[in-house]
Amino acid sequence: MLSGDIPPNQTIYIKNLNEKIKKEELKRSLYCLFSQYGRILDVVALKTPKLRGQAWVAFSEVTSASNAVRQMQNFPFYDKPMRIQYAKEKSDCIAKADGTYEKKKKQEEKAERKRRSEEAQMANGSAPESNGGPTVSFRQGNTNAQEALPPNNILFVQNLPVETTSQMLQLLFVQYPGFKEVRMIEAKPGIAFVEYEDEVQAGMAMQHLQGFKITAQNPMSIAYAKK
DNA sequence: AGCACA
Repeated sequence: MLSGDIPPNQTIYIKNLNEKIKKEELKRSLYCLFSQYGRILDVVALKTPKLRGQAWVAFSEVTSASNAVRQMQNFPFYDKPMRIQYAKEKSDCIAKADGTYEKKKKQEEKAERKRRSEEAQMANGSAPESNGGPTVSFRQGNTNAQEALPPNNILFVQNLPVETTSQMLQLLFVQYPGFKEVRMIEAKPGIAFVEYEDEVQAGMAMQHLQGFKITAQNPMSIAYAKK
């Protein structure tokens, strides 16, 4: 299998990311791109020599991770196809939530102590190293884990009030880069298609407008259109 | 290519 023999994990490991992108932007974009598959608990990206070009996205559900691994495999992101696998280890944010964290930390400390005592025996000094940075968490609208379609530059919008016009929708969707057009069908009130230049831009618009209410009774439901 | 989170 493409993803190797790593067992399913709530967290996905992404590599072949564009290393020129700044860490905070990268995390933000990954969050936007992947939140269509479910609730994201954390996005981790480091720019250390060993870890640049890679990231971890932790979902609240394994099924979200599975959909993401399948559907976003090789997705062109900042001009490079993403390579996605399940993470090898459980994310700390998940271990903390399920109570496994303390135990894990103890094991690591034990290993660390052992390593240090071995180093001491060899009588060499090593400089402490620091890395990483602050973790930013985002909060945004939806928690849609509905059956996810693969990315498409065209969005399918449902649950609109019947009196919605394409001009009204255009006002909303044109705010997001790459907007091309809104199409509505006379015979089918309440739905619309919105086209963007590419899938990433469509995904961003979907993320931001998901659940937007034109009237109180009509939170819009946005998905990628079927191909 | 590369699996971390302090």
